[in-house]
Amino acid sequence: MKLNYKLWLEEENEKLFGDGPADILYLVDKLGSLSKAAAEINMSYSQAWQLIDKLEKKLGFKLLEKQVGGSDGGGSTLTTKGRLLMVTFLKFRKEAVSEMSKLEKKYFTDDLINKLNS
Amino acid sequence: MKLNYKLWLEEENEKLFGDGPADILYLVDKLGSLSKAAAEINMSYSQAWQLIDKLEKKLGFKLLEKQVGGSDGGGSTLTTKGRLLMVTFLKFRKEAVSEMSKLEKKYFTDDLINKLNS
DNA sequence: AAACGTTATATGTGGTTACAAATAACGATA
DNA sequence: TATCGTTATTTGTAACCACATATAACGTTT
Repeated sequence: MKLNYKLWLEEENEKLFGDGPADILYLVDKLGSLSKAAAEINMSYSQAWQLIDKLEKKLGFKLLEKQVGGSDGGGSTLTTKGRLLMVTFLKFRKEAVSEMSKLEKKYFTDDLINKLNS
Repeated sequence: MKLNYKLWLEEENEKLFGDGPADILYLVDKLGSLSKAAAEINMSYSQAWQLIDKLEKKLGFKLLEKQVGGSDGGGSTLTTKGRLLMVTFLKFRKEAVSEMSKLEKKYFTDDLINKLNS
């Protein structure tokens, strides 16, 4: 028995930004293209593209600066706002993970698990 | 833009216990029957029953002591383990909500939101 | 035996989501 | 103009939920 959780940002009960987008944006920043980022986590490119596209429309600003064509086919880089959102979310998530871990230890102790399984 | 999250207990990637069950068990404890608890939160009785039934099978122990029939039709009360799990989860959730709120204030500041919307 | 409100159970359905596959469009370079 | 790997877009499908409906079973009280 183990604690798990999901964290995301929303507006008017609509999911806006969470783990998936944060991870993809991080990889785009690192690899320079959305298709490479998608491949890195075994997500189909079309899925990744649609995810970002929907997200940008909901947010009202661009996350990626996209270049189509060119000798290397093109690529994507993060906008200032995209990077800001991604970086902030990752920092927040890191600290949240740490806090949740503490609370898990505090409440779901071995003693409790033993009582439940006895 | 606002933070939201979900917390639950799992075993081998299978959801075990979360908000829904905790809320239902709390209401059963208060009201004395599963059907009343379900009605209280506008959930159909069958859905509530199936939720609890699945959960008990996954957990391997009973959450409710059920009485069928009788002048009042019957009712349900929490088992010791059911109450222990429910109470612990609610206490944990309360503290987690408080911690997440702190982190939200720390990271998703008005300044950040302004930058994103400018 | 009849009534009552509960627990027990099976079945169906609409909506959402995750995901894949396939194709078009693009534009710098050679 | 041909090539290349990228971005852009459409379409379809399988799986999973949440949820409702309907009915049976139960046992104490009257």
